[in-house]
Amino acid sequence: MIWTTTPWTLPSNLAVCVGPDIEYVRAFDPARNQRFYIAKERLVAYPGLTIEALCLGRDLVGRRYSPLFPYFAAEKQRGAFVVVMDDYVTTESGTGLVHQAPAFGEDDHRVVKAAGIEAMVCPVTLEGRFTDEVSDYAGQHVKDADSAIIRVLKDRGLLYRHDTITHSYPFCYRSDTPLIYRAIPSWYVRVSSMRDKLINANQQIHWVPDHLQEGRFGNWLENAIDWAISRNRVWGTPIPIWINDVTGGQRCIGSLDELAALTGTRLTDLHREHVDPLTFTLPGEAGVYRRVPEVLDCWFESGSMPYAQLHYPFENRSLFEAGFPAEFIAEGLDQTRGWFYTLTVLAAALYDKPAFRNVIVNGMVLAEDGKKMSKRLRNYTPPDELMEQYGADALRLYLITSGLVRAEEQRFSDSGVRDMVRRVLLPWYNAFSFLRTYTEIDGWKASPTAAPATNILDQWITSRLQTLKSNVGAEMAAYRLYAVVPQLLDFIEDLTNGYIRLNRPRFWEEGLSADKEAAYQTLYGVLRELSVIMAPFAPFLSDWLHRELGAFSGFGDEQSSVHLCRYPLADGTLQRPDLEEAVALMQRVVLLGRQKREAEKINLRTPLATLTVIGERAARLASIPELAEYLRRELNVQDVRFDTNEAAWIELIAKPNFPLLGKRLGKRMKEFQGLIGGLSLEAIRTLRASGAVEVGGESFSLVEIDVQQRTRAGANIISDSVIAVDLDCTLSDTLIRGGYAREIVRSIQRARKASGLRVSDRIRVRYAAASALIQTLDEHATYVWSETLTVEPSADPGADRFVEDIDGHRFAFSVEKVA
RNA sequence: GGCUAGGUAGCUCAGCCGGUUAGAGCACAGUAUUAAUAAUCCUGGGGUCGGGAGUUAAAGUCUCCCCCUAGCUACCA
Repeated sequence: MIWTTTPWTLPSNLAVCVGPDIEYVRAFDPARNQRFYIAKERLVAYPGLTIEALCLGRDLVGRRYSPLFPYFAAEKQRGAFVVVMDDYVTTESGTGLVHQAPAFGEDDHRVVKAAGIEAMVCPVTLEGRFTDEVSDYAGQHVKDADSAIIRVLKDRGLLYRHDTITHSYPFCYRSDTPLIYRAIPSWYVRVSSMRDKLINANQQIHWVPDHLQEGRFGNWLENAIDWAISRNRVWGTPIPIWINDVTGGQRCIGSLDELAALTGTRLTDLHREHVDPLTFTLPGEAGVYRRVPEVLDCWFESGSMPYAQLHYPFENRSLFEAGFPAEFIAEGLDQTRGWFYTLTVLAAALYDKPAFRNVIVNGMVLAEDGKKMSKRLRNYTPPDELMEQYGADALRLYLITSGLVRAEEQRFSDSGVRDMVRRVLLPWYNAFSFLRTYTEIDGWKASPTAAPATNILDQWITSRLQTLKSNVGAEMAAYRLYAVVPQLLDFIEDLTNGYIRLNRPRFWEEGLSADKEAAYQTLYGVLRELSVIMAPFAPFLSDWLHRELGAFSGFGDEQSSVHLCRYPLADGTLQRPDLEEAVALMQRVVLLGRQKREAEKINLRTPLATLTVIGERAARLASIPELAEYLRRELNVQDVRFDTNEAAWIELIAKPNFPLLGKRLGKRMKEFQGLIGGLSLEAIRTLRASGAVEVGGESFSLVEIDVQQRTRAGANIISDSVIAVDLDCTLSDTLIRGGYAREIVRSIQRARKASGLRVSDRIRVRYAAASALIQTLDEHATYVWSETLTVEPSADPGADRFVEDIDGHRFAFSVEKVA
């Protein structure tokens, strides 16, 4: 007794399959007076049966039976209607005896072939209708015939039980109509015989991310099956195989020449309608050669790309050989079984090589709601709108900064794209805009042979640029695109909020001094080179900036496009790690100073007397004396001091370097964590001085113990884990008036701007000021009037165009341009 | 069902060959600064690192089980 969910396959039944080691019983159903075999374990589903005999599946093999339907009774001559066995039979459902229709199931086909049965019937058309062979249902759709078949079996007493079960069935995703499994003759590439070549080729590919090599792709290759390479459809590349209609001889045609030689017709168009009519005969052989009707699987063409794009081997032999395998490709994760695979199959089969050396696998882009992007749901902003609003550069930067470039999926967010405009493109553009504003005033042109920088910040940003090139180069060489943009962000931050901010006075200076020229030259050089570095990541803005900057130079050796430039390499001789470290320390000190001011509620315009940088690392900052001036200005202090004698201010804390010592000490780690944490100041000093210290019978080096610092309780200083500062926040009248002076300057500058004056316009200021401010103006006259480009200041009790309140003191004034 | 990845702040994500107090940006709140200004700085609140068990002197990080998401794949008469 067999069980099926597809009654329409029953007319095509050719065998019954049992499990060799499954126990079967010969059962008798007294109610129906019927006798049949059934798996013992399935008896639970069929109560009321009497067991007459027991046997194993293998004992049943070879038994013959009469087919349910007469249509293919003749197939008995070719071995049909016999019991076969296979391990795929289970006893989880059904009867343990499986109906075999080899045209409508992969397992059925395999099992029947393996049993040596030659019979093969497929009485269903490609449209899913029965052929004339099944005379009773000819022309009927198979699914429509199900009920008629069931009725016939019932009438003939051959139906034991009829149930309705629901199970999933494949549907066409386009037409939403049910699909059936049906055998069709196909052409195969015997990939299974060259697995070793595929695996060997894969060993030579650098995957990003690397887990794909052994993981998803590696597993796929290990289990590679033969490639069904033909398709039965109208459009596609004709498979170039001709078969003799009498002798069955086969010829695979390898070129137009070969085809012309055989057929006498030279084609220029290889579409089917031109190829299919061509036939040929061979001397001494009966019959006509005609092309097979199938076309190629389109994935065959994707895999042929390296050869087809160059029309190799018919042309471009040397070009092909020079470029194969390709250095680099990139595609989506879903191509593991698509393009990556077909490229590898063809390259391994043809040349025993991979088709590409490096591959970046992109993850799938999801909509912001975490679902797949869907045209129907419109759960995304159309790309053209996005590019219109933020630009293609911003989109590109956003995409390559994400996990997408290492096969991770990403929820796409428009705000992430906007963020790239804000954090990368705008500051970068603003830096250029800043340079242009000032160089235009001075009519400055870049020089092709700039002298080495002498200014310390020029040297610093130049060094930072080399470090950037070196880091970007390393990440690019390893195809880690996602690690590049963070480096660019850091650099742009240093350029705009470090270099330009600290150098503004040099650019504001009047006239064109050597120092100002050096500043221009440095900023110009950095921006110029940055535009080349950025070219692969922000191709449009970098090209635009490169052209704009090219126009600044007085010399004419410029490439017409940034994309034709050589990619810049780091110049190690310009790198100064000591300087980069010192500036990084300075930036920390500035942050700490601002925090202190904020805590004390003293704004930055009020000068303070003394800043003291404390700690051993203060020496590294002090070693570059020029930086003190920047500190003085950034924190508006009159004096900057360094004190490496930190004991009075801070306490040192020794902490074990866990990753290092954990390996060395193992279980004793906890014990030593306490010992090291409790080290005396003397011991820490010893460690710093001699490079080693002994604790608990073990000697530790400076790298094994990390010395950090913490503000000593009661000390009025502020610190992070690296450096500490003392900012003297005592205010005097003098200091307060110094603050007023800056407030006055600020007020006048705002008024200049509000009046629409140019940066370089000279002005006349009339003012009416409270007495405290009068004193300020007396003391700080030079500063206030020169800073605001005021050539004619005068007291005027009636002035009231602008009125400001400075710490409770009235300052009223007017500004006008001097003709 | 199988394989391969992923699940960390309200959101998007870093961190993970085990390591100190888990970070960034956005958003929110509060400051500061400003002749690059529709720019920028700083501070703050905010986390059961999907859940559970285990290994370890130490787990977001390693192991096992489970849940969820995605890609690929196989789909049982």
